[in-house]
Amino acid sequence: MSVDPNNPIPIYQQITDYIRRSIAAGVYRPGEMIPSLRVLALELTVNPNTVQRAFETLEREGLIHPRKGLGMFVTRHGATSAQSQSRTAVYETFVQGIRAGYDANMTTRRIRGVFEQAARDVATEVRSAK
Amino acid sequence: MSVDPNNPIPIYQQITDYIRRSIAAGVYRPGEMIPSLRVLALELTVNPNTVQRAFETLEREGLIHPRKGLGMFVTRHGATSAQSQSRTAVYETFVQGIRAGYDANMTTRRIRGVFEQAARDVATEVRSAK
DNA sequence: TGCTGTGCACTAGCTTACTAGTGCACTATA
DNA sequence: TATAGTGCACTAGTAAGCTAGTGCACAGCA
Repeated sequence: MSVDPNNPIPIYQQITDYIRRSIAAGVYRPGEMIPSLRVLALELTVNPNTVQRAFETLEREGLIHPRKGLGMFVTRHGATSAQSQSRTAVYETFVQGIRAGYDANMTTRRIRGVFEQAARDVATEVRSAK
Repeated sequence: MSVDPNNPIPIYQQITDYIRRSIAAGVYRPGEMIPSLRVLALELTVNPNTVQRAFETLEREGLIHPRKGLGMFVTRHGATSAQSQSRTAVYETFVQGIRAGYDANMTTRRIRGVFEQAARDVATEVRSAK
């Protein structure tokens, strides 16, 4: 993974999203330890505190929990929680897009068409990235 | 219209979006003048400069153009431009959501399902608002 | 020709968010 | 028992973004 300082999305959130996705995708499994503060900070050339902030939100979300002196571990239900959270995030994004469409006086049919095109485009993009 | 100061989206952008949507929806037609800086500022209880900033972006987008001493007028192709811009905005939002889905290891089928549900939810929400 | 309404430019203050620096308490392990 | 690796708490600086204040030049109209 890498972090883009120029991205308007703050670094700590980029890290949060990345770890959450990794847990959802099964890269880090329940009971496993995720990379430590300093390891991540060193790898991303970022202050440990920035990583810490990402950990806080993930802990608040119930995806990871700390074991004193050891590290952060993926929660028992971390994977399923992460998946359902990812799902709601996707859902919210779609709702936002659809609302914007209606606000701009687009028809349901037209909005659907835009989604289909986006789906095709991203699908080919993902396929070619493999 | 009203403006929400607590909304994380900055006020000037809320105003920008509102006017853009209004032009796309045909509330303000090509050749017509849109409400002036001070009128909008007074109505929204906001500093004229904040409205001014909204005007700048709309002018940069080619939706409105100024006539000295008179006001801001909707461009000849303002309506169609606004519509196509709204369309790209919706498209980009969808792309973002779909990408997030793939990143979280969701299948294409599942992503589609989430969209369908969002579409249904927003549709009923819009219908009941009428 | 004065008055009113228009956009525009300049400055300034403020708040908020983000990142960095640093030290401390805890655990496992040799 | 010493050492190295963990998360965590506190402070502080910095940067950027947003909003407000104010005055100026221009156009129409009575």
